[in-house]
Amino acid sequence: MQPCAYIGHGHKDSMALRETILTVLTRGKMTGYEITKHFDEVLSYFWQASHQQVYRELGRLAEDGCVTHKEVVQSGKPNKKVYTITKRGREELQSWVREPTPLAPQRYDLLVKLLAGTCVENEVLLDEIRRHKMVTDEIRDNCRVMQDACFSTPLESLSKHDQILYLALRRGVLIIEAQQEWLQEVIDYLEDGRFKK
Amino acid sequence: MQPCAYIGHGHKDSMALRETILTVLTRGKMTGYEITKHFDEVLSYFWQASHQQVYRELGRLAEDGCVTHKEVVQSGKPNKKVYTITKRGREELQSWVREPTPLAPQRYDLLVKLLAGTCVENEVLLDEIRRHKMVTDEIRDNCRVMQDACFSTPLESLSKHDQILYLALRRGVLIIEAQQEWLQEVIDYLEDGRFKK
DNA sequence: CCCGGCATGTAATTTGTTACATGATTGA
DNA sequence: TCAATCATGTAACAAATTACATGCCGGG
Repeated sequence: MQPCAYIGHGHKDSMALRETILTVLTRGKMTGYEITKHFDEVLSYFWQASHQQVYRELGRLAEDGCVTHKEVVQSGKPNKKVYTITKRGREELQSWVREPTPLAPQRYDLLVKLLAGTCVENEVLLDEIRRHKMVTDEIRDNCRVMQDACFSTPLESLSKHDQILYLALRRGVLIIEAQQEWLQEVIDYLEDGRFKK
Repeated sequence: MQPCAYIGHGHKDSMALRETILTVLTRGKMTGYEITKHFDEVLSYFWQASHQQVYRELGRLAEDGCVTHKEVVQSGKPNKKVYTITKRGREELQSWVREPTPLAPQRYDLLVKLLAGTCVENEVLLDEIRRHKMVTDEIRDNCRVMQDACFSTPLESLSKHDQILYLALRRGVLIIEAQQEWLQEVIDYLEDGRFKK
């Protein structure tokens, strides 16, 4: 089998966590906590980051003058730092958007399991694949429900931001459907050693 | 938009590089260099690793007694270490295959770029998306050619190992086609602000 | 009264990337 | 002769994960 070019290992640039945070901040001032919430909610479909990552990156962004923060004293609660993106931050974000992004490398351990699969009974592998299929079923349903529920109004009337979120959801559905088709083919193959396609 | 459950951040276990190397070694004794070659060739479709990672992990595997190595003196070339998987290594691999794998987290910076997109002209974004589409076109063609060329014989007559590689290729094709459909929808959207679906 | 959510972080560890280093062989 | 490939690594750094830590508030 030939090597898969295009997906290289050595990628510099990227560092998209930094730029993702800047992107979130273009929507308005926010605390580290709120940014993290964003990662747990809307952004979770195409980016994940823990609060530790967010705080560290905010520290670096502040050092580099891409964000500023104001400490807000709160009664009862610990103080919070509200971050604002600076002109410099916007410039950095802009030039990141302008320069080409490399394709993301793929790592898929289910395939490694299949390759290693001869060391366990077929049923064990099948169970694992079926489990993945069930989880993917749920995700797909979840995506579809969200498409129907949140975006029942004509798409053109949504804000630009929501239109992008719709596209994110749409991508989720398409990729997951492909993934599911593949999982089903693997199940068929493992069940009777035949290929459907 | 609701959070995407299922794709969590905190994943322990995984550590599939270790297990991928063990899997490769079940096919026969190999040097670190040969394992790296494997990562550059067949495995590149679903796993990538640099030679530095491979050497480091081999060191750890040897420490833990999962592999042994024999130094082979070569004339003209530097000596090489031929690694063999041990009983212990096979056991560890087996229990890894047995325990469930979490779904891989997704990070997709093109979507971040779309979200941040309001800060640049539409044409800049379009160029980037079109570029991605062209690269994906190439990958898809490449996958298809390989399917036709390498697997023209009846699939059932292939070795189990090659059947798995076929499945890997098949997954590549399915996922990439979905990705392409999505990229086309994004292009349509950016070109005239309309949604086709 | 305990638990979960708010809100902030530090520290340790692992994993991945980049750069540096050596030295021989083979083909253009 | 020059570059590429074989073959092996070390070192430094960046990024991601896990665990630890604090302290207040509100609800069951």
